[in-house]
Amino acid sequence: MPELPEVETIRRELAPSLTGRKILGARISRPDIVGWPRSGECGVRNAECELKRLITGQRIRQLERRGKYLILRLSRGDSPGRLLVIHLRLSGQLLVVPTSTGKLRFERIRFLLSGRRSLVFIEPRVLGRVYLVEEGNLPPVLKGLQNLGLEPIHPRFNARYLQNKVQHRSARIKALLLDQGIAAGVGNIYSDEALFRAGIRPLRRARRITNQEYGRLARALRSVLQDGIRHMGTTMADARYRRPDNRPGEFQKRLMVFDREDSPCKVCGTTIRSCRIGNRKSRYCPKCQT
DNA sequence: CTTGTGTCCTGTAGGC
DNA sequence: TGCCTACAGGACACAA
Repeated sequence: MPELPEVETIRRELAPSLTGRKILGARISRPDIVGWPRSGECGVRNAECELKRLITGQRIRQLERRGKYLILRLSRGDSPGRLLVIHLRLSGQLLVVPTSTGKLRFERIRFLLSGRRSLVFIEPRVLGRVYLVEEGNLPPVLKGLQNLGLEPIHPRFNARYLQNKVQHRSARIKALLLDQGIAAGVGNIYSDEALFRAGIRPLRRARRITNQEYGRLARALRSVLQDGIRHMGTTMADARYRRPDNRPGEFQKRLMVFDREDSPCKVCGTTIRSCRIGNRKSRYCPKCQT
């Protein structure tokens, strides 16, 4: 669920309540959520205990984000800093609650913090992960983080960058936009929205897209992600994305195509259609997009 | 290297 | 009401 605008909103709203706090311990209800350390894979017998041991006493210095990864920079005294890397995948949610709060529905991990607050990782589908790693020594399970492409909100993300990455390729443009090594942080919602803004159908082959269209697409990706951040992310009716204080985002009101199949296009009134690319649904306006 | 497909895991919505 | 199936914002392994 959470794409770049959602994770960035979470980062911004989490920062004031987490920065400077000390981690006093962790409660792990679902060990599958721990992506690193893994039992048996790093000379550790019990990864769960190892995570608790390594994290306890660390202080949260800074919150960062790369693509859809949220990164908590930790330190303990003058020992080398560790990173707590969190990926929310489809249904993950991070909430800050008073430590006295009882166990929440779908609560998988709780980090107990100083100041009687806790950071709770809610994850109904158990696909999300947390990783405790050393900076500059990322485990193989985090190669996705290592291989991220430029973010569309980065100053150097432009038509030339995008064309270099995909223009020679025969795959559908939509599938390539979901590739994190090409455009970090873009997911199903914002790729559909960007293609609408650029007037390009999701099924178009990357090599058939013109220079002018790549210009529009690069700008559309940038603007749609910036707008998503400005409106604090997209909370669909049945969806789980929530900000850390449990409030919803507001970008859903502005969606032009995502989750709007069979509804009229807000620009021309044509019925929004959907198609399938790989295993994922894509929506587009057959008149506004060519 | 590229592309398309299946899988992970669980909850929920909708059909019958 | 109850059972069953299809589907869900992501990422990765794998086969061709």
